[in-house]
Amino acid sequence: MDRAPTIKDVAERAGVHAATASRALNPATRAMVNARTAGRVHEAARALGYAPNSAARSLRTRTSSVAGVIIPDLRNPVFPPIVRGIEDALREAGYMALLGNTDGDPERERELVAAMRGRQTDGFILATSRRDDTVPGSPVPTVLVNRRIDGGGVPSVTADNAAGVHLLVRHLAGLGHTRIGHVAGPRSASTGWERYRAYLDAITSLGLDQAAKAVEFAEAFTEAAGHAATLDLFAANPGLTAVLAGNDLIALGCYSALAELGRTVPDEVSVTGFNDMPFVDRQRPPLTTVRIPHYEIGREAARLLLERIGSPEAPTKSVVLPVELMARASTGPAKPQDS
Amino acid sequence: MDRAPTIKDVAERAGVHAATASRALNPATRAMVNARTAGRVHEAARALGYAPNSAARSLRTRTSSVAGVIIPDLRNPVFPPIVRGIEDALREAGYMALLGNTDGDPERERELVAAMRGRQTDGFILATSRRDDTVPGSPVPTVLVNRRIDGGGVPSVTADNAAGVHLLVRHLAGLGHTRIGHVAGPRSASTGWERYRAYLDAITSLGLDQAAKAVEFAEAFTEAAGHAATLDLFAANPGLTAVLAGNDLIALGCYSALAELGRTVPDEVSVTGFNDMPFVDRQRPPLTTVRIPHYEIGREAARLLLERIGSPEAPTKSVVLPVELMARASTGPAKPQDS
DNA sequence: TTGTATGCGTTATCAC
DNA sequence: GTGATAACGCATACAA
Repeated sequence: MDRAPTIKDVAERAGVHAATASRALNPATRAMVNARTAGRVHEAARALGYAPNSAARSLRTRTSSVAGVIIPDLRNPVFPPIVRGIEDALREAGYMALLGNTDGDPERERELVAAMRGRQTDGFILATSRRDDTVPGSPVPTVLVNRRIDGGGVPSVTADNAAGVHLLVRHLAGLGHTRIGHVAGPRSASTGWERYRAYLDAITSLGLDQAAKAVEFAEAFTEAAGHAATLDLFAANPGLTAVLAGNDLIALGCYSALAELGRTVPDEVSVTGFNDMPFVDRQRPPLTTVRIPHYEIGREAARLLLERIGSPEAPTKSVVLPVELMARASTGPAKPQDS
Repeated sequence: MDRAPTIKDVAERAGVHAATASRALNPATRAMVNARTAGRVHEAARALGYAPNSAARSLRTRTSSVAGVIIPDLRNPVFPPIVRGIEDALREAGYMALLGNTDGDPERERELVAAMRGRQTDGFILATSRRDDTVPGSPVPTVLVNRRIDGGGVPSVTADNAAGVHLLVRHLAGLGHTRIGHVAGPRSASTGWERYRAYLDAITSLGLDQAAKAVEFAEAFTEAAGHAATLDLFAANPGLTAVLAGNDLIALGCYSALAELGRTVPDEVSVTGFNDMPFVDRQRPPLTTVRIPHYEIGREAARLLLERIGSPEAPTKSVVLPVELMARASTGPAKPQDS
C-alpha cells in the first residue's frame, strides 16, 4: 500500500461499511454502533495505522480544529510565553495553532485573518494591540489578548493594568516620591492607554503633586522610543524624582537617557517598568516592575476561545488576571532636591 | 449570502463555468484562459470577497500550503527570532506555519508530527536538538534546524558552531589565557556536542595547555545547570582563568557560580557565551559571546523546505551560516596567577 | 479556449 | 445497528 489508508480500507478490513467505521471511530457517534463491531473497527484502524484525513473532514464538517494566533512580533519578549500558553491549552483540546506576525500593520492583520479563514480556521486569538482596530467581523469566534474593544462584546484576556500601575505609584509614594513622571506607551495601543489613564488616576487618588502629572508618550514600546521620550520628559520637567515607564523596554530606554543626562538610578531618579520580562532582574540596576502572568494569559485566552467555539451564542466573558509588584533596585527613597 | 462564496458563485457572476473560473484564478493555469474572461473572473472574485476553501483544495491536490514547525520551547530566547524568520519566508510563498512545542520530549515530538501529518502538513521544520533522534521517516519533506543527523541525508541549517568556538578560544588566547575550561551543553544535544568537539580541537590547534582541557557537562542549556556545572568545574580545576560556556544561559550560570566562589569577572576569570541572545549585552558585565544569525537561520530553513517540497528528489543540501564574535566586558587579560 | 464529468475522504441523512 | 447515498468545494482529464 502506497498512500495513506482511508476509512474505506479500515471498513473493509473490519468487514463493515465505511459509514459504520466512521461512526465507530468518532467518539460522539460511537454509542450508535454495536460494541463488538466498534472493537473490530478500532482494531483494524490500529493495524493499518489509520489517521483520518483532516482535509476531507474539514470539507464535510466545516471545522478544522485549528486556531489562528496573530501577534505583532514574536521577538517581543512578552509574546513567547503567551503563545506557549495558548499552544498548550489548545493541544490539550486536540487543537493546533497557526501562527502569524503583523508587525503592528492593520493591513497585514487583515490579510492574515483572511488567509487563515480560507484555511477553515475555527477561531482567532488576536494579541495585536491597537485600540481602534475593528475585529474581523462576523461569525468566527475571536478572543482578544492584552486588548479590549471599546464597545465590548468581544471576549478578552488582559492583565490588570490599572492595578499594576497603582501598585507602582503606591510603591513610589511609599518611598517618598511626589513628583512622578510617566513615559507612556503609544496612545494607539490599548495597554499604553490603559496604563496612562491609571497613572493619572493613581496620582490623583494618592493626593500627589498634581502639577507633576508629567507625561510624555513614546512612539513605540521600544528602548529607543523610551530613550527619546525620557529626554523630552526631563527637558520639560527637570524636577522629577521618579519615572513610571509604560513597559520594561521603555524603562530600559529611561536608563540610557538618564545616564546621558548624568542622573543616577535610583539615587537621583527611580525608574519602574511593566511586564517583568526575562532578564530585567539582571539589568543594572535590577528593574522594579510589575509581573504579569504571561503564560496564564495565553492559557486563559485559549480556554475562552474553545468555550466560544463550543457555544458561540454564550455571553462574552472578559478575564482580567492579577499582577504582582516586583520591587527591585531601580527604585529607592526620594532624595530631597532643591528647585 | 450567508456562507462564504465558492468558486461556483464566482463563476456564475462572471458568466462562466466553475472550471473556467478555477483555471482563471490559479496562476499556473491562467494562461489557458482568455485574458478577457480571466479579467471578468478576477473581478467577480474580488467583488464577492472570494477566498478558496483550502480544505477542498487540499483534498483534491493533497497539499495544504502549511508547514509544521516543531521546537522544544518557544520561551527559550533563541527560538523566537528563528520562528519569526521561518514564518516570514513561508508567508512570502503563500505558506503558513503550524507551531508545536515538545519540551525536548521525543514522544511528544512523535505525537506532534503524527497530528500534523494528519492535517496534511506539506513539510516539517524540526528545531529539536537531540542528536540520537531519528527523523520522522518517509516521504514528508523535512529540514533540520540547529541539528544534524549523523548519517546526513536530511537537509539542515545550522550556525557555524566550530568557527564560533574557534573565534572565542582565539580571542581568549589573544588575551593571554592558557588555562581555559569548558562548561559544555548536554551531550545529547547536537549543538552542545559540536561545540565541545570544537573546544577540544581549538585548544589543541592553538597549542594551549593540554592539561587544561577541563570540561564539565551541564545537564541542560539553563542558567541553573550552568551554575552547578561551573562549581564542579572549578572544584576540579581551581587554576582556570577563563571559561567557555556552551551557550549564553550557561554563561549566566557561570556568573552566579563565580560570584559564589568569590571570583570576579573578568578580573580573575573571563567568561564567554554563545548565541548573543537579547540583553546579554546589558548583563553585568556585558557578555562576550558569538552572534548567530537566528532570523536568517529561520528564513534559510524555510527556503530549504520550500525547495524540497518543490523538488523532493533533489540532492539534500545543508547550509551552515557564519557567526560573529561579540567581544564585550566579560573577557579581559589573563592575570598572572600563582598555583 | 471553454464546458462536462469525476473523484479526493469524510460524515450526515435516509432507508432498511 | 448498519448500509447506501449524497454532498462538502475544488481541480483536472477529457470532450467539444
